[in-house]
Amino acid sequence: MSVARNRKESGTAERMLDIAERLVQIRGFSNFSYADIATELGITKASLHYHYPGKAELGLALITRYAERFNQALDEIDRDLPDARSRLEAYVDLYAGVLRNERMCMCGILAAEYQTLPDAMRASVIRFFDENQTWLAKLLEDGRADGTLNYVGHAEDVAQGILSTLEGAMLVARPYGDLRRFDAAAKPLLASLTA
Amino acid sequence: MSVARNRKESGTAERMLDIAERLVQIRGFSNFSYADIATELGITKASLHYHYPGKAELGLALITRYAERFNQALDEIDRDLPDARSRLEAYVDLYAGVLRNERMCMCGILAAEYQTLPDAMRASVIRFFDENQTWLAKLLEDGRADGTLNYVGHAEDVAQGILSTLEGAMLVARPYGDLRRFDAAAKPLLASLTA
DNA sequence: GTCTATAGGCAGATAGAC
DNA sequence: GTCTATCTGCCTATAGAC
Repeated sequence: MSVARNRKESGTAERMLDIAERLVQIRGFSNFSYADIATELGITKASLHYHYPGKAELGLALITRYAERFNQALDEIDRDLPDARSRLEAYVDLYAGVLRNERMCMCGILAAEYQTLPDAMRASVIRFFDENQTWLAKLLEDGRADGTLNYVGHAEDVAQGILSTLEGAMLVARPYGDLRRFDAAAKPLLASLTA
Repeated sequence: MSVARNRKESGTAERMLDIAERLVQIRGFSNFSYADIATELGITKASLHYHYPGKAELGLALITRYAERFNQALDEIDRDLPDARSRLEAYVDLYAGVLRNERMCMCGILAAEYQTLPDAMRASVIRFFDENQTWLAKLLEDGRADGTLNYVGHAEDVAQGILSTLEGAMLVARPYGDLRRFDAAAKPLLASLTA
């Protein structure tokens, strides 16, 4: 695989990830092929195996990059927004943005095909959810402290609920192609957490 | 296909559906094959095509039967339980029961692979969600009337939110193999709707 | 209704030349 | 890094005998 240059090389490996990422989020991991990527990239299937020897390795790289970027986005939210309530709104909007691109959360769609995933990918899907939940739990505690959020019970439990609700809202909204379906789940969720 | 006898013949066609139903709910529609069914049933792949000529027809029959049974369960809930609040609890428990069998809601998992489904199947997935939502919306209105449920806004919107939340709770809970994850989303949902 | 046999396609993957 | 050529395996599906 090509040497990591300072930033934003757009080599073949990176472009493979871009294409595969979109395909996974739209069709699912088992419903796209090396042939799909090759066609779109304008090179042969065989060449792709030079960059990622097998689909399992490609899949792992896909989740890893996705999770990294997601965590970066969470860091930016923490940096840019002052209170827990507005951070939660930004988090919800992160999900809405995925849906606006007519995609599903990568780890949400991988959760659906979890039983057929390579082991390494399974662990990474779980890790993505765990990281989301940890971030949310901290957010909830901050929200209690700064008075912008309100909830009963343990922050970890509420965080689980938020994650599940947003994943489900994406899952169901996408077949309808209707963003308002996402809002129908997200808005009451936000309302129920508002102090 | 065999003539419809009065009830509960368990012919090959029916047993195909039983096996395929479980496989879909665990692996997804594109991740099981006629070979899987044939092995489990002890007959050859070719024989299966006599009952359902193609996978699209099989898939359609799967959703149709699933939705029928689901609607029957909803009728029973309406018949057996007195107030909206207890009916809603029974509805939530219907979903929990699917998860207890280590399965995902069939239409939830099909929603994840929606973009790769045959047209006829797509329409049936949407219909399943619509029927759920209609039933829930009526339930919510009854709950307002009998004083056992409480919510703001339109019943249809809240119904969308409930459906999304439960589907998401199943989706995320299953990789963990942990029913408590489902509860973490379901309990606050019920709490937020309780008068 | 179920069988054998087979077609035809596409999947992921490898060897070796350039 | 990318190519051609090829392999092996699985998939859905069909023809025709029993």
